[in-house]
Amino acid sequence: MRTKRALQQAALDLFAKDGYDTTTTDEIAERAGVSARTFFRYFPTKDSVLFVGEYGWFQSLTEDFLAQPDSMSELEALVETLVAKPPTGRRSLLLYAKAVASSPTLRGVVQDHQAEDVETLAEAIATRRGLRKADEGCRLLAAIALNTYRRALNRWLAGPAGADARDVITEEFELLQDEFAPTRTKLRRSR
Amino acid sequence: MRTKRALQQAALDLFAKDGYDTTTTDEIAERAGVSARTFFRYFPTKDSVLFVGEYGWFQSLTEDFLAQPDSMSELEALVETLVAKPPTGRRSLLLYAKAVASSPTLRGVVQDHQAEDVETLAEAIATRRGLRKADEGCRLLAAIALNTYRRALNRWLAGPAGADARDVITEEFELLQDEFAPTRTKLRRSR
DNA sequence: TGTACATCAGTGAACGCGCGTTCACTGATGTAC
DNA sequence: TGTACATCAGTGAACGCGCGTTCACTGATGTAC
Repeated sequence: MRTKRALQQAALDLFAKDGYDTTTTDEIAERAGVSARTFFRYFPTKDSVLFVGEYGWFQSLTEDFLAQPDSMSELEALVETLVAKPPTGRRSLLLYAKAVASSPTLRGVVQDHQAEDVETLAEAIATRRGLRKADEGCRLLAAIALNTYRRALNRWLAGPAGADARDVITEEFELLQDEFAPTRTKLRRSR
Repeated sequence: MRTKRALQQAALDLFAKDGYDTTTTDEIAERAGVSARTFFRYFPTKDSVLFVGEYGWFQSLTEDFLAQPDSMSELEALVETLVAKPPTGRRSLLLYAKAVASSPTLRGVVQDHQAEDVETLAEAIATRRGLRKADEGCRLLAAIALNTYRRALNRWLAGPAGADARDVITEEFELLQDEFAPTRTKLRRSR
């Protein structure tokens, strides 16, 4: 277990510093102080070393979302939920962001995880609406909400170290409303 | 040039049939009727064989968008533009979608292209608003619009062969408005 | 019409590199009796 | 306290595979004079 953590930390550092593609599994093992062979004892693939322990987090988030009072609008409830559990470990998140930024392969994997999250959140929204299954509307809202949240996270990470993540999240969702609320018109196209 | 096309077509067929990761460049060359070495004469990397000639398309789209009358709302103008140039070549698009679906690496590359498109569209929106540079609002709207368009495309490809892409696009954007227009509330959080 | 030269698409063979696998091993720690 | 056995983290060496590169070549086509 200590070895596993050492490998993960070494990988995160090297990916952020040198880029994912140019870092070899040998280098990761060397930095972690174990033999090259040992890397594959703990991780089946090179990229899996980055994605561990992310799965529980989003699940608990949707539970919190469903616990929000019905008096709130959906977006309000979402923002409350996200703001109640602001991201922690800015330093690690920055390394992670740098690592992901360095490789299309990683971005692909991240996107896959996000697609799962969209589906999870869409189901939660469906439940809150009293639907049995998520419909296209739920999925669209979920996709946009997560997209907005991701944008907020990126802005927070790119901004000054002292900024409050909760403020950035709230701002980004207000921006979302500002962009859409005033443009109410019929789109029905002429034939 | 004929060889290049043959390689592209062979790659598309094989990727869709067997998956990107399990298809080798040797197999592509063999199917195209040329030697293995010739593949890398035309394409610097395996994945580049899929992404050729996509760049002009989106540029011309933003020009069309800017040509829409000012009397239209932004979303109306967007939908008009997208509907005016509906996607063609359903068969190829289906193969392409299957290929992309088969590999996280490809999804990463596709996402990178989409990120560029978001920036391009954001600039166009900024121009239409009389801004010099795209601000966060422009980018957010662009990201959501392209996300919605991509969703519409996927639904169209997944649906029956006879469906009109323009109808699906219009529907998806109407759904977008329905989801957001009614939820106008203040999100400002209590401290 | 013939000769010399340039250009260019495609080939063959060999190689470097890094991921991931396979097989057989060591050496430390615990556990049964 | 001593002996035998099991378990388990980590190692070493060798290998297969596929991407992508390098070098030197062939053979067809065009072009200058």
